Amino acid sequence: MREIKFPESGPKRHLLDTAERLFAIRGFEAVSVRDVTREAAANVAAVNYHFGSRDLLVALVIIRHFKPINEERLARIEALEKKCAGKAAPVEEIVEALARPVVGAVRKAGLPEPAACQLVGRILALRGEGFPEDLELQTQGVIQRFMRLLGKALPSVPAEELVWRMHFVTGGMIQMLIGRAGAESSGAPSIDATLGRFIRFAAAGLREGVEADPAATRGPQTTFDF
Amino acid sequence: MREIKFPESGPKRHLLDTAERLFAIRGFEAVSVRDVTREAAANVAAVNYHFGSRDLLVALVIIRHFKPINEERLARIEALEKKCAGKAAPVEEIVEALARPVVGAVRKAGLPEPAACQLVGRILALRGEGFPEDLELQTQGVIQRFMRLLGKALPSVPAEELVWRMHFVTGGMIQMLIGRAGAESSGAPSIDATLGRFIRFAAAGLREGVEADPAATRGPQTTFDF
DNA sequence: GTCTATAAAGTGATAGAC
DNA sequence: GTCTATCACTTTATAGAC
Repeated sequence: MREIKFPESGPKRHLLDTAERLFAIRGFEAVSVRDVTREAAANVAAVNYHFGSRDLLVALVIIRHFKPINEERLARIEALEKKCAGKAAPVEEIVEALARPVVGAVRKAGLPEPAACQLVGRILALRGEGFPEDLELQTQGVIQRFMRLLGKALPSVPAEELVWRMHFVTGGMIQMLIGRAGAESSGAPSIDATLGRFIRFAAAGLREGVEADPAATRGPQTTFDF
Repeated sequence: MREIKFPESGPKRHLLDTAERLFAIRGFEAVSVRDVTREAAANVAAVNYHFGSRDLLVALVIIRHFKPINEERLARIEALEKKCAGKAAPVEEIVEALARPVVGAVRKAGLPEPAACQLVGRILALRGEGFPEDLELQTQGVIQRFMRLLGKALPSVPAEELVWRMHFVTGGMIQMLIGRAGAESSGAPSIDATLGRFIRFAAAGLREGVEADPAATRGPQTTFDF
C-alpha cells in the first residue's frame, strides 16, 4: 500500500479539515468542491490544485480515517494472538479489537463528537462502494484475520454462520456511531460506555448456541463497566 | 397519514419501477431524472409531469416499500401482544416481528433478489435523513411499540440499554440486506435462512446478561431452521 | 399525455495572469 | 500558491407546441 503523507498544517490541511467537517454533516455526495472552498475561505481552484480532483480529496479523507483503524485492528489482533498462544481468545476481546479502533478514530478526528461519529459512520458504511482499492484490499485482509480468530474462539459455530454474524456485528457498529451522532449527548453516557454495551451485545450474538463455558469463551469474566 | 395510490400499470408505473431499479443499483443520489427517463424510454419531462419533481419520486419509492413494513410490523406486534396477554413475549418472536416484514418487502419488490435487498437496505439506512415526515412519524411510533414489548420481555435490562441494543439490532438488519445483495447467491442458502440466523443472533444480543430461563424468555424452544 | 426547446443554476476542471 | 475567467457539461424544471 503506497504511503500518503498528510499535511500537518497549511492551507492544504485546512482544506482537508473543512471538507471533512462538511462531509460529516451532509455526506460525501452532497458536498461540492465549491462548498468546500467557500467554507474554507479559499479559492475555487484550491481543491484541484492541492488534491488533483474532488475524487482524490474524498479518497484522502476516507484513507486518513480508515487506515489507522485497520492498523490498530491488526496490532490488537497480533497482541491477542500472542497472548492466547494458539488457544481460543475471549470473544469480548475479539470484538473489542474490532470496535475499539473505530472509537479511536472518532476521537482522533478533530471534530465535535457527534460530527466525528457521523463521519466515521459514513466511512464505515461506504465499504463496498467507493472505497479506494488499496484500502479495500487491506480491509479484506484484516477481516480475514478476524474470521480466523473467531473460528478458533467459536469452533462449534460453522464458518458460514460466522460470516453472517460478522455482517451483523459490522452493522451494529455502524449504527452505534449513527446513534451517538443523533443522541442529545448532554449528560449522556460516554462513547466508551456505548462501546462497552456494544461489545457485550455483539459477543453474546456471536456466541449464540454455544454451550456456556465461561472459562473458555468469556475469559476472566471481564465486566466492561466503563 | 395521507393515503397515496400507486399506479398498477401504465407509464407512471413503468417510470416508478425503472427508477426503483436504478436506485437499487446506484443509490438514490446517483440517479438523475434523465437517467430514469432514458432507461424507461420515456421523455425527459415525464418524471416531472407524473410525479411533480425528482424529490417526490424518491419519496414515493421510499414510502412504497417502507410503509408496508411498518404496517406488517404493527400487525405482528398486535398479534404478539394478543397472544401473550400482557405477559413477556419471547425475544425471538419480537425480533421476528421487526425483521420478517423487511424480508417481505424484499420479496414484494419486483426485482432480482440482490437488487431488492440493496434497495430495501438503502431505504432502511436512509431513516433519519431524507425520510418523508409522515413516514418518519409512523416509524417512530412503531419503534416505540417495539421498545415497550422488549421492556416487558426483558425487565432486568434498563430501558436505556435497550435503546442501544435496538440500534445494534437495526444495524445488523441493514447489514443483513447488504450482505445478501453482495453474496454470489448461486447455491447460497435462502434469505429466510439468513433471516433465521439474524433472529437468533439479535435475540442473543438483546438477552445478554439476562439469567437463562428458557421457559420465560425463549418460548417453546423454537429452532428457526428454515 | 407526450414532445421539443430552453431556462437558470450548478458541476468539476483548467488555462493563464499575477 | 493564489486568483479570475471561462470551458464544457450536467442538473431539475417548465413553457408551450402538438
